[in-house]
Amino acid sequence: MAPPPAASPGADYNPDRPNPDRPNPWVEVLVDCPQIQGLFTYAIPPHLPVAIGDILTVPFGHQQLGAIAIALPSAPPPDLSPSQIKAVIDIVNPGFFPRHYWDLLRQVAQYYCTPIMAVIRTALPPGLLGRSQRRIRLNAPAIPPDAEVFLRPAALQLLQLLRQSKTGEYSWRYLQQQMPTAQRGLPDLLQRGWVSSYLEPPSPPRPKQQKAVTLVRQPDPTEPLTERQRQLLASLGRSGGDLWLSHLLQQCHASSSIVTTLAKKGFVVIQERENLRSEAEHPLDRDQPKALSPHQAAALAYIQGLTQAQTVLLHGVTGSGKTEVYLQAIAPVLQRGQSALVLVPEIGLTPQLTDRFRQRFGSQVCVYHSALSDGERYDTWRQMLQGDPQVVIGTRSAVFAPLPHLGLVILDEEHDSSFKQSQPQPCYHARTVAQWRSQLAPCPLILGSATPALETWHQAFSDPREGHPPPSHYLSLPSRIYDRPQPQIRVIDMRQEFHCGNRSIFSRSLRNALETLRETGQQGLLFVPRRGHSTFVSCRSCGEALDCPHCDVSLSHHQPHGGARSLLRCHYCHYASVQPEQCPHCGSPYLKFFGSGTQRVTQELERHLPDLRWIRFDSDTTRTKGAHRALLTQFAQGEADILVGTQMLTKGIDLPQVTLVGVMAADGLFHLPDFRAGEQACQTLLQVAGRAGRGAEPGQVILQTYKPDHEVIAAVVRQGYGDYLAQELAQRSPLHYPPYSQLVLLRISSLEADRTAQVAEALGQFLTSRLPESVLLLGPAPAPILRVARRFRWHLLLKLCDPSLGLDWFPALELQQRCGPGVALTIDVDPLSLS
DNA sequence: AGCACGCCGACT
DNA sequence: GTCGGCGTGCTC
Ligand SMILES: [Zn+2]
Ligand SMILES: [Zn+2]
Repeated sequence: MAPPPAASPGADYNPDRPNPDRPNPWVEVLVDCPQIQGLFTYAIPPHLPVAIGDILTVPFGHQQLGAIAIALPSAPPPDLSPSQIKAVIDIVNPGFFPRHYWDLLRQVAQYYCTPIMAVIRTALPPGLLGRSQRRIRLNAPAIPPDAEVFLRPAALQLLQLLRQSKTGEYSWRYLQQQMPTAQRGLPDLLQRGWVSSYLEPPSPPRPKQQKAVTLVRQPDPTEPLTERQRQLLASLGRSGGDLWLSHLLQQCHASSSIVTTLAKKGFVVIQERENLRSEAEHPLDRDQPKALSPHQAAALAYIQGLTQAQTVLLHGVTGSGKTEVYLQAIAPVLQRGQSALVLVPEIGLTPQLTDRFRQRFGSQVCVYHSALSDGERYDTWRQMLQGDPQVVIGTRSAVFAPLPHLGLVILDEEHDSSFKQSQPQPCYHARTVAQWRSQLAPCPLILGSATPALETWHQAFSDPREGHPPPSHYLSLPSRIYDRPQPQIRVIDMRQEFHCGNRSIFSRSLRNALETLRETGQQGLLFVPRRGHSTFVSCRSCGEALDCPHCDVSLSHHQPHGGARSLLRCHYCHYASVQPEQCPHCGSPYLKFFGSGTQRVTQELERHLPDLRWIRFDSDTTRTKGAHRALLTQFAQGEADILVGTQMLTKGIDLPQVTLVGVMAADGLFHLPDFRAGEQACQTLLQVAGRAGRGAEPGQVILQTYKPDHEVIAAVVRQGYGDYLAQELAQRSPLHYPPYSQLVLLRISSLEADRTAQVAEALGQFLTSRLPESVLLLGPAPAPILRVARRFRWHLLLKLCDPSLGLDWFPALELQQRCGPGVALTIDVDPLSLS
């Protein structure tokens, strides 16, 4: 490496005539504080090669924040005096982002009415945008023994609090939380020098630096080298001439002094290098591309013929081999030196799936999801930036994976609701963002599902209007692989069963089918639709249910392990408490515990079919980490005959030995107060039915219902999903529901009931004055569950009857400003759920 | 968002 | 008078 150029002592620093070697010494940044609009100018210290797109740490007010370098202006703003300009503290991450990456983020910000900084936050791995922390440290030697005498109460209390700390210090945040009067007590202690205050700088993840050894010269036999040295060089040569120092030493059982000597003699070089290790990969046996059915082959041929941005809807019935099409579509992408992005539902990211990709593509596969540690996520992210051809498999947020040469994007199970973010803004849908990525890259986008979302369907079959939305191409895989039949679906009218004197929750047909299961050694699933899905506790004396103290919902109880007292939990805010001795309303000690739907089913199984072995598979039994997977493995290994579960059963269970699927009461899916209820019910039933008969043995589905005439049931029986969607579309059109309109849900919440309602009202009034003609405002209305996690929630719903209008008129910023402190506003564009 | 500064009522 | 509360405005 060339030595740094020597500074010429005579050269005066002259801002008017910039040094050609160094670009302008100022940088305009966006600070990590979405509330603050606009750019801030900083000086670039000579030792930092700041470039546009870099992630920086800058001083801001009394703290240090993350920031993004946006521009390198030739001069600072004229209204800013040079003394006001502070210097950049550090470069956290050099920003060699792929072309169009910022365009993508801007597009997300604009469409979802979200400050660009909030979008950047979601796109970057967590922790990269750090901020400083103010900490207060005790200065013990300076404090006299009779300190108490001098101090007023607030200061004394603070001092005593600090004395509790093992390290003699606490973060200022923590102190303020512990005692509200901390603010008052601090100046006194600071003045006396008994405590000091300091800024702990942000600590973003750094790539792990490791020593690497590279062979630069082969020794010839005459060279005076020891045996150990020769061995080591030979070993290094066998490994391709390049190894991590630690690996080399381990391999040769040598000490580092040998390597140092070899470096001195000029045989090897030792360098510090980034070690971006992804998770430990056990090598898998490679598999070969499988033979395709004619439909698969046709779909693949179409996809491989694409050279431009193009959305493809791959509508493949359950068991039709979509994954094999994905795999074979990806292979040529990698061969061209490009990368592929595969997005899967949260629950679908199983070892089963990733192994399938690894078997085909080996170490070119990497997984990116929220369960990785911050460090692992950062390493993976950095690795993606390097641009080697690879397959990234991830959940929703992986749609922002910074892959420079993107050749293909796939959304598997594209109808899945986990692709939509609803919590912090931006409330983006990965499918929508993926379409933009596909256009910017440009590259094809495959949306795969057995039950495509109505929006996706509409896009594939509606008249292509002027580019908005981009029409997509429809590909169908209408039959299962190896010509396996679709499961036979039987609808059982439970009213009929009742008339015939069967009061059990199992129809005679289902009961028979369950009994045969034991004889044939096959397995079954029992699906319990969620409706009164969770447990609750109520008082036998006064009838009141035990409620969450922070939410307007009742608490669920969970089966104690080992006879301990029952644990009560809130599903909304994660409040937990031990079951009380008495009713908190009337003091009665007699409490009744109501079981969940799945619990009731397993109880009935015990009673009527005691020989059947079952596993309960619901949010209760899969709560702990890894339980989900463990239960599935148990089931797959035949440790039970039946899996009894809720919604979870519909996702990603691909077990060949399952031949029976029973739906306990489909009706629980219909009457939800949501315009998407029908669509979702149909998707759920088709998906769960599709779990049957995936192996050599044909499957059967027994669908119990009190409404056998319901249109959803009819569609499921006919396997006529497309017809159902056409029908649903016809219904939505006159009502101005999506996709014939665009919805925007404003969620307003705060800790105070009245204030929330007032702000909602005020925002509604303000919006009314700004409403374009084709836009309707509904509300304000309290959320279906008014209070969650101590916050009161109100909604405003905008209905854009002309979806091509867009949201350029929408005054997001002004609304945000009108909320005032303590009131949170979330703007959810295209909400999936209105609750 | 933090964190200053500054203005006002109610307690020593 | 000062203690303690909160509203307003700034951060390169
Ligand atoms: Zn009671
Ligand atoms: Zn709660």
